[in-house]
Amino acid sequence: MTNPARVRVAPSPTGDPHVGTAYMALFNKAMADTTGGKFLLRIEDTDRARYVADSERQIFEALKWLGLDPDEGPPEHGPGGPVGPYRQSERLPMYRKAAEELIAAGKAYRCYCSEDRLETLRKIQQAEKSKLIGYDGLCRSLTPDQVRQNEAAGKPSVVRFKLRKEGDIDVQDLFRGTLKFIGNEQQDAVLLKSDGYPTYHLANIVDDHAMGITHVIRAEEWIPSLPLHFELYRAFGWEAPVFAHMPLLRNKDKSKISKRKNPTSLLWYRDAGFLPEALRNFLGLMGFSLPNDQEIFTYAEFLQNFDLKKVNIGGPIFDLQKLHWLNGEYIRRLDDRELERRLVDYCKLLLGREHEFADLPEDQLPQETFLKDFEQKRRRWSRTLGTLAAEIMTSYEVNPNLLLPIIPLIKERLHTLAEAADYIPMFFTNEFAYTREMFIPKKQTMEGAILALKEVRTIVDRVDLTDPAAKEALDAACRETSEAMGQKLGPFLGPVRAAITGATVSPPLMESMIVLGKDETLKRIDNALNFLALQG
RNA sequence: GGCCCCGUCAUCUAACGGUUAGGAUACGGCCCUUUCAAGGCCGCGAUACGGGUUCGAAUCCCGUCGGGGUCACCA
Repeated sequence: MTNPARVRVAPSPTGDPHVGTAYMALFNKAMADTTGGKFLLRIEDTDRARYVADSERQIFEALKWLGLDPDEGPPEHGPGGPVGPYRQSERLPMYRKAAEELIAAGKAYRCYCSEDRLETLRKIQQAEKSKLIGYDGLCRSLTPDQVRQNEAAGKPSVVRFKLRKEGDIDVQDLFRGTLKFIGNEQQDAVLLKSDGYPTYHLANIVDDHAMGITHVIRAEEWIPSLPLHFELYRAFGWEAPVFAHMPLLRNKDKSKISKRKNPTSLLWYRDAGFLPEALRNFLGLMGFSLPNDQEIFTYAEFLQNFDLKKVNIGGPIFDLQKLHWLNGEYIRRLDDRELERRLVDYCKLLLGREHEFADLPEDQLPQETFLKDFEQKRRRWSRTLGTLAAEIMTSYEVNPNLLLPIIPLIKERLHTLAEAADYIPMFFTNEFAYTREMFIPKKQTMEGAILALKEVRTIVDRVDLTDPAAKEALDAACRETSEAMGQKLGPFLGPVRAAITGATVSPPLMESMIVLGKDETLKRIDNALNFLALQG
């Protein structure tokens, strides 16, 4: 076992909690947990323009939902910790001091170039197809006098890092070995913005050092700024942590996972009825695998086999279809009581939110077929359950066993909690929009349908549905009758299914009738018979 | 375009330099069946290409091609 690792996930509160944040949280947390270390959450809120007030709370909630709570982080949402504040906006003096230090040491300088000049510069460089695109270091050569004049004139400035221009910058990456960068191809990055806030580059180094971070496990997209970060550590005279750049989660077209092409919000997954443990498991499958082809595992099992070096760095495509399957596996593994509880909680989550799940116009729907289809369905499901939510919740409180008998009937049919919307409503209402067609499936006729309904009515009337053997009794009687009528059981039960469930697809019929009870079952059959009588 | 990273079935992945390249999802078929599922069985399907090194390469080296990331006072 290695030394205890101090690792962190450092999201920026600029929007919905991102699936990539959860991905990084999982691997960072695993690193901490397998070494007896600590997993910290740091809020990188140094961009006041993109700041979203509620985002931080949502990030916390989402991580907690996934069981990826930090060991240390802002005390408002969790345990706090000894190296706070854990919110960068509360650490401004440290960044200023660090920047001043570098300026004093001649390793950074004030830059007074206007946004306009920078933009023009960039345009010229692009027009000239210059190999080097970026700041030209103009203000490096400002004399102390010029700096004083600028300051006296109150000219806004940023602080730039004086990046080493000669020689190679070699940095180790845990997965890739030595990464070589050419010094003079790097540019003088901004450390402190004109509003006094630090950029990611400065804040990240100052904080990781101050917080004792030993391993920086972050997304691959940071590799290009690695030489800058490494040189910053050198400039401060600090030891650099171990860098491990994880692969990027990808869209189907292999581009970096994005909102337009994939659901990226963790809230989306929760709202769509995915179980947190399934999503977490799925994320663990991205770039990592357990021995013996084990694909379904607890976090504890993940830890037992975790080895950061075994991460596969080819960028994995986030395949919602496989998550869909995995979620179904998790649902089937839940015991009935637990699934019941999850469903009630899920309804609670949807309560009063039907308006959020209105149908989307074609042009706002995802392109990809599975996702498009799923998005449409899950919106419908969410509306259905949202409408039913209050009723389900109160019934559950009044009678904790109300839903329970239904669970075994639907469990193996679910891939997401939302999908329960296809099966549950029939247990709460008998106001169905019957259509003539649903009573006459293949190999069935109107006459046959009416006869089947009457026969089954007689059977149900005769059998004691509260008897433990009721299912077998119904089954036997129905088989006997259908045989006598010269019908297969399927077509024979078709009209009955329509009568009882109001649909052609439903949970198992006998069990459904038993759950509904004799009175309700007979009533529905009578309703159907009346409906068909009117059809002529 | 410059720099950097990556490259095993459509997808997630396995394979001390020696396997008929394995598993899972998806897809197709069959079985089971009370609709839909779930489950069982079978099938389809990959080492990007070209050179080396080696008795032997998916595995090591080089090149090509392909994909991706990044080039902000965003992270």
